[in-house]
Amino acid sequence: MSLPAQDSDQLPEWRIAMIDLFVSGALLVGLPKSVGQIYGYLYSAQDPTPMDQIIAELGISKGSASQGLKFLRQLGAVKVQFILGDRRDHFIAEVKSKKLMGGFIREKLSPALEDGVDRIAHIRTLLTYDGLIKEPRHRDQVVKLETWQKKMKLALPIIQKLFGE
Amino acid sequence: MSLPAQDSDQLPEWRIAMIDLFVSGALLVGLPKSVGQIYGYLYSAQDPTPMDQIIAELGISKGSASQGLKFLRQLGAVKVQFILGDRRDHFIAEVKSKKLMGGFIREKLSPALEDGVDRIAHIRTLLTYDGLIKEPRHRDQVVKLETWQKKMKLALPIIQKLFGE
DNA sequence: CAAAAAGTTCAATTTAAAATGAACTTTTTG
DNA sequence: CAAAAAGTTCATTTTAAATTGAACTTTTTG
Repeated sequence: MSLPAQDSDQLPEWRIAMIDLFVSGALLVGLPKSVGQIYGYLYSAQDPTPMDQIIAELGISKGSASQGLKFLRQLGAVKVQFILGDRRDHFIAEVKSKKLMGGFIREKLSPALEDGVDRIAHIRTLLTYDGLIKEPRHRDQVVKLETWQKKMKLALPIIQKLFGE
Repeated sequence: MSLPAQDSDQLPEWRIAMIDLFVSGALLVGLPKSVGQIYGYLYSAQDPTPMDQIIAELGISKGSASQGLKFLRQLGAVKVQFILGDRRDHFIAEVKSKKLMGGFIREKLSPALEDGVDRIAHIRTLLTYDGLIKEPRHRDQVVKLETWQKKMKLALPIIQKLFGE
């Protein structure tokens, strides 16, 4: 004899479709599937949700859930909501495109660009004698890299703005 | 007794550094390492280069080289140059940022966006009865997805323009 | 303050994607 | 037109990245 099982029905089709959409998006920008699943789950959720429920409904491991939520919090794509009388953290999706894009730029794109700056500087030193690059062809190659970089640096805040409120 | 080996010295350090830079870039945007290597090799090359030389100097397989070059041509990031008296194709890197960004948008981003359009349309049908979504919460969720989509669609040509001549 | 619950970490495993290379097709040329 | 060279394809192997889950730390509460 058992009490009725907690309402852990399957997710409805529309939620599965939404989650799949976010999984595709995550994979497109180089994020793990589990991150897309978790965000999609929370985006489509009615209420703030604790980790154990996310684990149960998505069928992922504790480890993936913990790491995925950690990453999403860093990004600012997920927030913790305090629920009175429950000591578990409850998570909700941040849906403002400004915040999402901002987080992605800050955590992923900007660091990659910075790394690029350093690498190009290093290439420059490898080609430099007496303070300048002698070979015109090499000078052109490096300058073109730097031009790319500048365009990227310029583009980020503009993209940012495009997604602002 | 042997003739002096063809000039297949190691690549100079600066070329290796440039190739590595493009490998990082490729991986960042979800392209295979080999594609970054090939493009970086051609970007840093003095002359149009046939596939067998790329294979020899990068130490990659025929298969990777063939597929990588095919992809880069589709993108418009690599062009074939006819060399008189040599039946092999010779490849050169296209370096105009407009063309590169354009190719990437056309081959990668736009198709992903189109796929997203279809998926959201499908989610809409899943939530629709009598021609409309009854639940306000669901309506909001779908509308927000569509807003994202529109911003993306708007953003692509703007990004494109940022990288134009 | 002991036991349970919540959450994190990380070595080991699994999985998905990329790379390989042998077989194949196409093109060239003597 | 036969043989060689160039290039493609794709089944198998390798590799890198994500996921798992057991052990651990931290927090809560009776």
